[in-house]
Amino acid sequence: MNGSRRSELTDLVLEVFRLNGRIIASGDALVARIGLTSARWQVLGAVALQAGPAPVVRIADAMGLTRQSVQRTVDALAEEGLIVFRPNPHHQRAKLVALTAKGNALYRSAMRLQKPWATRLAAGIDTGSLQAASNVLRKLRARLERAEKSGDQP
Amino acid sequence: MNGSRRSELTDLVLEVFRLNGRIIASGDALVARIGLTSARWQVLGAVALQAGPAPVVRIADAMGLTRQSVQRTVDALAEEGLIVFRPNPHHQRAKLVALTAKGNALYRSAMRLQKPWATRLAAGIDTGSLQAASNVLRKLRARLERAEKSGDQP
DNA sequence: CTCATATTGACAGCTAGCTGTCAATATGAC
DNA sequence: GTCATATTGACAGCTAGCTGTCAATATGAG
Repeated sequence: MNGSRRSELTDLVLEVFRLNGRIIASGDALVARIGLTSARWQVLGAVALQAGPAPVVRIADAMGLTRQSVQRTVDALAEEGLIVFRPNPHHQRAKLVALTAKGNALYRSAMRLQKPWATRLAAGIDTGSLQAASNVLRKLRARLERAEKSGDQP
Repeated sequence: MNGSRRSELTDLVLEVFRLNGRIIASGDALVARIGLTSARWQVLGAVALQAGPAPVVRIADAMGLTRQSVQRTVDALAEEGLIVFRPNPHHQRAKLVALTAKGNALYRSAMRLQKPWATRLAAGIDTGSLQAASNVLRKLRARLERAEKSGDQP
């Protein structure tokens, strides 16, 4: 029946909300000692994983956030000397964002903290289950994004 | 190997962040026409699903949020006449929160909107996959909550 | 009964999402 | 080359999480 699938989806949605909150709280606690927050850590990571220096819009797209919210975080990171704006040969206003040595070092520190955290968290859960869960979430997200672009309604 | 499980977990975590954002955006769009937001809808739902009138702390626990953030939403809902505070026979300050007729009607409207949304979103995804995904997320959340209570580190 | 402790709500203030509007710059059609 | 359109950043302001502190009330040990 269809109602059962619907209620399973509702369960999943509520679980996504709760886990999202717990991960952010746990991440904040994990990197607080090195002066980071989950949000800044994520942006630092998104910058680090770009092929090269990238404009804010590209980083926001990679993270699935709006350019304005990423811009705010990026500005804060720049004030702390973790990233720098470099001139963009193709666009005068859209400066490129790159990690400083300090930013890169801090990001690597965060990764070192994350390693045992992730290992313990995933302990005993088989890779296939993790992958399968990711795939379900990705599929749902793709549908929501597709719906968003057209006339809403997934 | 262990690094593979760790990277699967990282994928899953990033997917949780992205999907969480998409669901909230989609939910906001869905219930905007009846004057609700995702957050208020959720609180309304949590109140509706309690066995009877409940204090704010109980609702917050059910949602996995802090009492203060739920309190703020509850106060806003009370101002709009969607919920009322009733005296608590066991506690003078901790008033009980209950839906008004208007609040109940609005919640039922939201559920009617959600039904086709959920059906379309879950279409073609088998119940087992949804359930399995929920179980993985629940397990991860339980570990994080357990870690939070003791000396951190999941 | 009394007093230390826990629970709860009120209030203030922070972070990090979001939207909307405007100006500057690129881009593409012609 | 010019001009309409799209992209980008800046700025302002909103929502909804969070923490911290204080006062009021319950609760339990003695």
